[in-house]
Amino acid sequence: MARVTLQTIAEQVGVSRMTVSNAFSRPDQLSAELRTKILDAAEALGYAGPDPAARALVSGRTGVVGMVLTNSPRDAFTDDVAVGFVRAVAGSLADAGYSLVLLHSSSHDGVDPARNVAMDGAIMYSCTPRTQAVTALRERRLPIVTVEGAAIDGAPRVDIDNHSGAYAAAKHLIDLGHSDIALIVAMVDADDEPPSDEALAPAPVTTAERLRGWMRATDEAGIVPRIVGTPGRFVDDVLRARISTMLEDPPTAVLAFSDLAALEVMEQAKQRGIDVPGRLSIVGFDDSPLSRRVSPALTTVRQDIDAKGEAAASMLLALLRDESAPAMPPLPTELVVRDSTGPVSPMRA
Amino acid sequence: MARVTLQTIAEQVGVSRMTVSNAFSRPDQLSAELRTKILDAAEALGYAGPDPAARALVSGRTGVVGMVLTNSPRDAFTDDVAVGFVRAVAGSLADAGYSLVLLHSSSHDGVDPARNVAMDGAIMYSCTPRTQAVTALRERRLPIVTVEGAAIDGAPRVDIDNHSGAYAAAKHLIDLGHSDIALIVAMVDADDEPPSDEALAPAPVTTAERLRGWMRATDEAGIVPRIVGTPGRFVDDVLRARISTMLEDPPTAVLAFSDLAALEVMEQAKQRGIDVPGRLSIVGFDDSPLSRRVSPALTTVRQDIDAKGEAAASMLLALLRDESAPAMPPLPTELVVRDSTGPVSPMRA
DNA sequence: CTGAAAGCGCTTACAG
DNA sequence: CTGAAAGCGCTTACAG
Repeated sequence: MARVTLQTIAEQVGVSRMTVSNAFSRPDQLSAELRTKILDAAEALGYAGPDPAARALVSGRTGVVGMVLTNSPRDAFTDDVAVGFVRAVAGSLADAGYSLVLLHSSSHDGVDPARNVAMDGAIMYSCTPRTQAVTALRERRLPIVTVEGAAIDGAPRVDIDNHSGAYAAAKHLIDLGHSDIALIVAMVDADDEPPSDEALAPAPVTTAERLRGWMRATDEAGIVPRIVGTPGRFVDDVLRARISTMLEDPPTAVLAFSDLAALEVMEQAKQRGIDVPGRLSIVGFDDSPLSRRVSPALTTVRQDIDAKGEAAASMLLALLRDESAPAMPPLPTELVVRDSTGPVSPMRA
Repeated sequence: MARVTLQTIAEQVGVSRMTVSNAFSRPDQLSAELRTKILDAAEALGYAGPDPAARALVSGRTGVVGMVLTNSPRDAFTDDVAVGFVRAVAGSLADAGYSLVLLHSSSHDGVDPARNVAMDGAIMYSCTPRTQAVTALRERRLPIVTVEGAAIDGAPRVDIDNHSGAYAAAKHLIDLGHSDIALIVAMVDADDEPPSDEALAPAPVTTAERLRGWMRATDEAGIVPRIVGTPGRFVDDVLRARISTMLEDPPTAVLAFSDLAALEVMEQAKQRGIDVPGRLSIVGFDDSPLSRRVSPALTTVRQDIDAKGEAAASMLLALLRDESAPAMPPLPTELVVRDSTGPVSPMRA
């Protein structure tokens, strides 16, 4: 049986292919009864509606928006914050009739999704600007929105106020009397040496800004913090090992670049019998769902992930409507004090 | 400036459009030097490669696979297990050069992604068969794979052995001496009355199978469990309220349909000062990442979510290669005993 | 309200 | 190794 197309139906009903097309795509262009007749014939023939690929070719619109995640979706989906972001974006896009396609940036057998997948625009989440995916998207001249990555020229950005949040977190510890503070950082291969601004430059904005925020507070207080870092983006074996080393002679407080990193410190501390917050205070970042559930509940810096996702989606949607996306100030962050921080213990003070 | 197409480059280089197409899509069809020359010209003209939509129309392949999630992606992404599944699927597909597009099943303004998005096949996760999305996909005659939903005829399925896992969990409690056991269920609007098999029929396989597994064990032991249910799919206000009512006269043990539901019971028990596991034993389902982190660590039934995702992806990939997908036995589940279960307290025994 | 014309940008056979 | 022919299935103007 040959494939059923608009033409098949047109012949069946005795109208032109155009009219059948209108029946599906522009209902106001024909009488209700003719439309019903056409739709009935289509259903009888097992026609599922206009072919999306053909429609995309001629209309130039696919109804699909891409999302490039840092590394692969596989990595990103181990991170609560990234998941929450994808969730908010997918939800907002769905409300506007768009679907979200997850793009991995590493090419397999020369298959680069950012180059080969049909889409109307894309959101870059925490990407470095020299990614293959970014290059492809730009060459295709697709509208893009950057979130928490380095700036891509011409592309509007959504960002959160990492600096202020980090500053508030560090200030909180300093106000509690802490002066022996370790900073747990990612994407910086440092073990106990504060990275130079130069060393920080290639690190994605998020990491660098959090570190700078912490250090503004410690600088102001005349404190030189310890640095415990990993070149990776997440909690990895390098970081685990360095945290372990750090805990052999523990500081009185720790500021971590994410809640997951903070929880790693908390777990290792537990194993060593180091009381939190009695002997060690810990502050995370992100206010991920986990942070509330662990005990002691984690002091952290909240960001509104839903708002971030909605902002990114609505910016891209504006671009897709050929409007210019409004510039946006960084979304606010807020210190949430829970039970993992306390005054420095008298013994150590 | 007119859009750059294969034709533009062909004229520039002085070859036919076909040869330019081959340079991009079939490198073995022309000499290396000619190919380089063509690619260089393309780059100079700012050509980003063959248009995906046009390519999809003529080749009949898009490189995109759809995923229909129960409700919207928004709902699904609040669930650790669903997220893990999406992660594994996206990863496996990426390895094969495919990208994953998230499809919401509710149509907005008549925009139904399952009908309008160009794709090569789809995975249905925990869907009821009468979903609009399923209908659309079937009418389009796209290859589909069903995961943990009701069977869709002709579509291969991936499933886990919910029944055995649930049975083992219930048996574990019974062996500990429990006889006053509450079953926390979703998609069943029951408050203390065991649902009939008939009432269970429309519930997705997962829920029904877990309930049946538990009840096989309680039946064998001659125990009539309490039923605490919600018509919803997740932990919702109805369920929270019914759990609260249940805890006014608590059973000695609880079996929950998911870890999230188990944690809800645990939290409410904490608030009421009911000791876990001293006074109340709790078993979850799924072995989500959370279950290990809470305290007391949750006894639960483990399923291998990565394996489930990989199985679904490789089945669909086989279908896309026009191979028939091999039938698969349900993936095994395994009881993981941690700290939230213990012997029934003597007071109550 | 309906239709004839033109074409979206590409690839699949096939012939040379 | 290269190219002329045919066409994928649809929609966008436009004319009636």
